[in-house]
Amino acid sequence: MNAPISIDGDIERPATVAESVAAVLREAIADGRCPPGSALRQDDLARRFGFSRMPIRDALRLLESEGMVAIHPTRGAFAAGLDVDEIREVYAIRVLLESEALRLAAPHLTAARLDAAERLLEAMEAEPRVGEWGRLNRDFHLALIASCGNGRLIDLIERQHRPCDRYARILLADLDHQSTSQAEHRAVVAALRAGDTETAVALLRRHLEIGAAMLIDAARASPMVGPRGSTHRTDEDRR
Amino acid sequence: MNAPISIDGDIERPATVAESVAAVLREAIADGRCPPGSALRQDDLARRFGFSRMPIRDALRLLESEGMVAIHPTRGAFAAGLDVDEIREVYAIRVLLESEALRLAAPHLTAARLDAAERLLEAMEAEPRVGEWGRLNRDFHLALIASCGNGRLIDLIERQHRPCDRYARILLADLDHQSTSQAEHRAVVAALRAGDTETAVALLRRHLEIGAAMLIDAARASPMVGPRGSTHRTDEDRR
DNA sequence: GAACGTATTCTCGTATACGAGTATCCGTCA
DNA sequence: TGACGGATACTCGTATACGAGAATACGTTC
Repeated sequence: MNAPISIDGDIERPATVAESVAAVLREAIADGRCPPGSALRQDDLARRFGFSRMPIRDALRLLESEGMVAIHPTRGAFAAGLDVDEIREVYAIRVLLESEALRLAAPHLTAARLDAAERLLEAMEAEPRVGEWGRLNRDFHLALIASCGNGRLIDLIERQHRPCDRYARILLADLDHQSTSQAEHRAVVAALRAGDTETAVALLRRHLEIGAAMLIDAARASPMVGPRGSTHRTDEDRR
Repeated sequence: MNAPISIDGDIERPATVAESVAAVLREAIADGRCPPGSALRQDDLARRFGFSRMPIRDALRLLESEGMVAIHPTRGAFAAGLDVDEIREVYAIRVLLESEALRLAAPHLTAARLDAAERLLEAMEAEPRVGEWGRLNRDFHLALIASCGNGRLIDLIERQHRPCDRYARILLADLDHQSTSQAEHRAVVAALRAGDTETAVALLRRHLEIGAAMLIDAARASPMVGPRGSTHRTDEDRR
């Protein structure tokens, strides 16, 4: 029996059709090409993607567990609705989770890690695509808390980012908010470099609260956002 | 168009085979009849339940999203492993989430609501079945935070209860801890009745920390609990 | 005797097919 | 004209079937 040689390169599993389909659908729902509430017919998607309904079913189940679609037995799957209350709720949860995670991670945030996080910020400023920008934004937030020592907490936070990203992409088509957001990001990093954890936490909290407020404002002005539960048939089905 | 008459009775959806199978499997995994790490073969289960593999697949996907099983593409599904670190992580998250939820809910906790919660405690004391006891325990915790005004937070907390319940059922076959647990529960309710929210939160926190410590102790003594990631083939497959 | 290569078996992923339930549309009646 | 009832079309849930990949066991070679 050999010594346990540690090789870190993650081996990518043989991606199933279901996972590929889920990835495409996830993007489509996230950026609004599948409007909130629109029906996702199984054989419609099957024809479109060129596969049978089985992997599509699997993909829809996957997306359901992520909260991107709602599945009603015998009625089908629908792109998840947008809901002002959800924004409020998700951000309240993010404040809670990310504050604690940052507190736990702060002692382990070396200069090198902070440099890496800051490189993400630079990449964001050079990124015109909203989808990619959102991904980098998420990576930045995760980079700050990666060393919190609680993998499950990280996972939970990652899940909360999904709806935030979706709301941002659908509601904030303009990229104005990105510059103010970036300043807040840098302030957090600066506080962390100074070793002032509680200030960093407070700044992060404020950053999230501002983001939530912006989304809520945008949501009020948007016709797509309905009250809770109303999956409000956009009836733009069968695209 | 009629006035919106509110009828509260929840209509039960036509339960699909997949959901029924998932419910049975969930129980089997939760109470250890499916040992952690054991393989869950699709056509084995299909034969056992008397259905085809399709609804079994759906059920496994459902359980995967709950964290009860781990699915490896082309390799199959396995009952989720037990892991000491996970206990620590889940309880840390529960402390965080339930503390905040209780703070939010406290102003809305009327005497009637507290009475209802206390009735659950009484039911727990009369309940010999561990499975049912766990359900009542969860209901009690949820009853305290039901009025926190953040449905997504409640949902998140509910999800964290699942692994706790599973660990408790597998590791704490004896019911000794229930009496001490009950005393802690009652102390929380008493503080809430007195209107002392912060004391109640502190008591709840302590209650959770004690529970975590008990489980961690039990886990150390158990051969079933492995380090993270080792889904450690129990190879008691093909029962 | 140990390690490698090959063949077999097993399991999963996907495709196709059928039955059941739901939603929709149209005709009838008050 | 509006509402009810029935027939039609549609979609989903489930069953069966096939091909591909992985795990295992065996035989071979050094």
